[in-house]
Amino acid sequence: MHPPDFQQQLRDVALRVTRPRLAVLEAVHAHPHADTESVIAAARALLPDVSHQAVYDSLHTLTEAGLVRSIKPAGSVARYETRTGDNHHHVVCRSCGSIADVDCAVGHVPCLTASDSHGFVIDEAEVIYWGVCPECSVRT
Amino acid sequence: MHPPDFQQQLRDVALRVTRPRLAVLEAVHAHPHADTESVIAAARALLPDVSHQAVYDSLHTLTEAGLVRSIKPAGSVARYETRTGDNHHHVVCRSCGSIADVDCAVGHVPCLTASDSHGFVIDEAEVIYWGVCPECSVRT
DNA sequence: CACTTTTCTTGAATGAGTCAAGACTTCAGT
DNA sequence: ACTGAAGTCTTGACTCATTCAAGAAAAGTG
Repeated sequence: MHPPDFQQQLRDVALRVTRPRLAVLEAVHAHPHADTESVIAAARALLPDVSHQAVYDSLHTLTEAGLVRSIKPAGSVARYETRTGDNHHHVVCRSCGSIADVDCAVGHVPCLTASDSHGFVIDEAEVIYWGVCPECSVRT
Repeated sequence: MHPPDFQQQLRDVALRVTRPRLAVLEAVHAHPHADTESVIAAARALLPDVSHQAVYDSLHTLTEAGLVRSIKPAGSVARYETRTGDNHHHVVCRSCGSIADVDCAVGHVPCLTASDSHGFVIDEAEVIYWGVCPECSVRT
């Protein structure tokens, strides 16, 4: 039983509703910041025989459609989340790689207006904060 | 003939001065935002027989020492630059992948103070602007 | 219900980056 | 300068996330 939301989300962006896509959407929604392997595992919990290829494909399609967002901090594999379009950013732990969401300090869209954009037409600013998470800093 | 600066830079951070490291430093300095393959090629122009392994190793060491900085935009391989410590950011073209430097719009350190850092001790904010470069937007 | 298009499965390939062991430099101290 | 210990480099093999390709299956349309 999939909450109908996901089906609707797919239809809203003119994508076909397929079981792999529903499984991937639900998996990503349930495990924010999960890497691809975890998404595959979570998707298989809902739909045991999905191929990893279908998951990769779904993730790409959903990312293009804007239903999921992928982040790829240096030194980490790709990670996905369903929180999109609200201009939030991420803190990444240098030690264990864990990720947490962060709303921007500045109330409005941060740094979206680069001083000199060299003629680039900018449509998105991606911010990654690097640091050490509470758990890792304890056992220093 | 290497400008002595690079040797001094290495000594300043207590690293041994080796020919591969000098070649890599100079290569990165001469080709900002170059990917690893280009760095290897440029380093070999100065020191024909460096192994790719030595380049990778030097890049890691130099990165840790803070002499070079690596950036890894999603969908791209690792890239390196020697401009460090001045808190500048990057614009990446979604179409051709080219990269340009951008000083932050806000005069001071941007967004370094996340609103709620979840207990993370943050030491760096990395900003990537996504957009389309002038050349790519011309031929739309 | 049959058709067309898009998506999924299977299986193999790609390639940036890593690992390991031995040979070789670098550099502090004699 | 020379020597030795510590740190680096070379060589070559290997990992594993991600991609490619071709046929089979399913989704949506009239």
